[in-house]
Amino acid sequence: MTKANVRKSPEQTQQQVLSATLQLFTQKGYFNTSVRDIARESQVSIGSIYHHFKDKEGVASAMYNGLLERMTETLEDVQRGNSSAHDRCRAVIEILFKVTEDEPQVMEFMMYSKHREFLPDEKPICSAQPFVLMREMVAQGIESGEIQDLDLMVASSCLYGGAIRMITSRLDGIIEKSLLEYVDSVWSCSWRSIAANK
Amino acid sequence: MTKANVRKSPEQTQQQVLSATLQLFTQKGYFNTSVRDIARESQVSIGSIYHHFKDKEGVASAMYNGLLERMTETLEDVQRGNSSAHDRCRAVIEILFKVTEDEPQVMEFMMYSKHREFLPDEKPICSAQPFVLMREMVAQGIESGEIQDLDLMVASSCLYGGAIRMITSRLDGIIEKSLLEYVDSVWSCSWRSIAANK
DNA sequence: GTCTATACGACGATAGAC
DNA sequence: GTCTATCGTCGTATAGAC
Repeated sequence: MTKANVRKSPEQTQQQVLSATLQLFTQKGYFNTSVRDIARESQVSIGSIYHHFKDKEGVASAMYNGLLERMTETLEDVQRGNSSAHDRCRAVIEILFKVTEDEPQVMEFMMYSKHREFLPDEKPICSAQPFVLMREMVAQGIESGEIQDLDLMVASSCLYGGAIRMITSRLDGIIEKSLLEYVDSVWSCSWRSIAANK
Repeated sequence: MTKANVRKSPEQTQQQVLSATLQLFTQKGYFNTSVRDIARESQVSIGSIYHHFKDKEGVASAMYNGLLERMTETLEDVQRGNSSAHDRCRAVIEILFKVTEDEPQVMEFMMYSKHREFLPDEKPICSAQPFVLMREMVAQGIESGEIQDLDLMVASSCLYGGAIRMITSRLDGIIEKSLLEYVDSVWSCSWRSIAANK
C-alpha cells in the first residue's frame, strides 16, 4: 500500500513517453521539443523520463528503432505472403500508403526527418533494414527476369520513387485525397518503368 | 581614412556569411549551428551578422530564398531552351544531377532539410517555385499528348521520383559513382513510366 | 557598418527526498 | 520507480564604443 500508490507498469510509462514524443517530434521537430514538453504531454515526470531513457537522444533512439523494427516485421510479412517480385513490391507500396493514412506521424518520422541531425550514430535511413528489404525484393525480381537487368539502385529508385514522392506530398498537405485512391495508377506507372518486356 | 578602414563591401560581407552558413547548416544542421559558429567561419562578427540579417532565422531565410531563386532561373532556362515536354523534363533531371555533383551542399539544403522546423512561415518546398515549374512541364506534356492523361501529382511523382531518390541516395553516400553516369538509364525508366503509347 | 562585452532566458541533466 | 527542485551551460540577441 505504501509503495504501489501508482498502478502504472514500467512498460506503460515508457509507452506513454514514446507516444507523446512521436506526436511532439513530428509536430515541432526534435530540437523544438524540450524534455519538459515531453514530460507535460506524457504525464510522466522529467525524473522518470531520465530514469527510463539515458537522455533526450535516448528517447529519440528508442522510438526510431522501435518504429524501424515494426516496419521491418510488416515488410517480412509482405515477403512471406507473396511469391513474385511484382506482387511483393506492389504490396509494399500499398502498405506504405496505408500507414501514411492511418498513422501519418509514424511515416513522417520514419521517412521525412533528418535523423542524422539528432542521432549522429545511426546509419542513414536508406541503409536501414526496411529499405534493404525493399531493395532485396527488387534484386530477386531482376534475378527471376521479371524486372529489367538494371543497376539495383536505379531499379529500386524508379520503382519506389514515385510512391515515396506521393507520400511526402501527402504529408506536406499538397495531396488532399487518401493515397489509397492512387495505388492503382501509381503502381501501374512504377511497374511499367522497370518491368522486363514480357 | 577614419571611416573606411575595412575594404569589404556590404554585399561581400553578406555573401561571406551566407556561404559559411550553407557549409555549416549542411554539415551539422540548423539547430546544431550557433550564430557564434557562423561568425567564426565567415570571419564576420556577431554584431555585423545581426546588423545585416534580422536574426538567425533571417540568415536561413535569405539563404533559402536565394537558392530557390537561382534554381528557378536555371529551370526557366531549361524551359526556354527546349520545346517538348520530353526534352524539358530530361534536361531538368540532368541539371539536378549536375548540381548534386557540383554543389552537393546546395542540393542537400534545398531538397533534404526540414525547412519547416526552422522556417515555419515558408511554404513546404514542393509548393515552391522550382517544383511548380517542374510540374507545369509535366502538365504541358499531358496537354500535348506526349504524356498519359494521369492525375498531375501522380504523373509528376512518377516522372521525377526516381531521379529524386537517386539524388538523396547519392547525398547519403550509398551511391558511389557520379550521378551523371546514371542519367540515361534513370531517364529511360522515368519516361517509360508515364509516356503515352506513341 | 563593424566590433566586443554582456544580459537574459531556456535547456539538458542531476540530486536527493519519498 | 517516481517525483520536485535546482545547477550549470550555452545560445540568441542587444548595447554601446569606435
